[in-house]
Amino acid sequence: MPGDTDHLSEIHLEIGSRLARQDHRYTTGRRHLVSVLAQAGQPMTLPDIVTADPDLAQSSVYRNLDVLVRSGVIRRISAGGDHTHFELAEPLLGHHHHLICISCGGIEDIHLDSEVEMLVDQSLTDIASRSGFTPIHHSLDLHGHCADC
Amino acid sequence: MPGDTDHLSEIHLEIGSRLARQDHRYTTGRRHLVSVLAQAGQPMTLPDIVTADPDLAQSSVYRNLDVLVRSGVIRRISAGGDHTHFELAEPLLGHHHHLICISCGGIEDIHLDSEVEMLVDQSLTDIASRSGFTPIHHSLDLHGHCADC
DNA sequence: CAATATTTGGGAATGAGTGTCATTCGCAAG
DNA sequence: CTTGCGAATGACACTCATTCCCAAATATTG
Repeated sequence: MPGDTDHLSEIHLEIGSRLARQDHRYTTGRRHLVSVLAQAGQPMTLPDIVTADPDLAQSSVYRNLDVLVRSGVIRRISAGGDHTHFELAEPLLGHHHHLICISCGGIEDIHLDSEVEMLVDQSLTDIASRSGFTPIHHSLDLHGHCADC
Repeated sequence: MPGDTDHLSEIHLEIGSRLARQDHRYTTGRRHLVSVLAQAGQPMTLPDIVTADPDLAQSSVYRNLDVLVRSGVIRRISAGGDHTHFELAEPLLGHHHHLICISCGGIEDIHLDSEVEMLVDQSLTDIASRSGFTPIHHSLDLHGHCADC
């Protein structure tokens, strides 16, 4: 797959500058964590992550996930299973939604027609303003059974 | 508010028959649990529930929430805060979505235009069938800050 | 290189949620 | 209305995902 390496280094550059802006260091461990998430291409749990790169220490991964979530670089997904899922944030991955399997807990990314997307966003914005609610982002998940379950 | 008592007893009747169909009993404790959720009119956490009715025992509430979720009477909502939220399931409450406050963890119910709702549902169904995914229900949440935060 | 601040990682601590089990309850048959 | 029995209860022990702690290691600044 040509271009992949470039894409990954773009991501690293972008994340590095975001972290620098907030006085955080983009260390080797954080870089590896981001690489694992970027290469997986789908949301991962903590066990997924340390399995993919066993050099990563559990406590550091949890701590770094937290730092990166706070920095807007990683997104936390609570799907109801035992473990929380994490993926690169939307500025890096583009806006999308999820298919969540209620049997195996797996999560897959999906994309909606931009037409439908805009309608939804508009509706939600209207509703929010009526309640004095300040929207930050929305999530739309389809729960069911994946092809393997 | 005229009609409320009737609405509550309708709910109890409906739940009673659903439980009976699955060889479960609609005991006093379960009835109280359902009453608390019905009267709150918004998703509640376990502490919310036992605070609202201190006669309810924590372990029994957890166990009964599980039974009622399995019976399709209560819906479990994982919003990312410390505690899971619960509310009456959609057959009883009607289809709706949520405003989730990322400061205080509070959740409020909202309703989308049925037009938008159908479009979303159609899109999701299409996407799901393309992946061999069997849809059960979707969730659409708007995350942000509520009026009080 | 020295001084300073951030990060690391192993293990202990926390706490939401689940399991256990003796007691109690609810229902149905007599 | 009693009795019998499987389901439900509740106090408490336990599990395990996640967070906390802190001494050692590493990065940045002067």
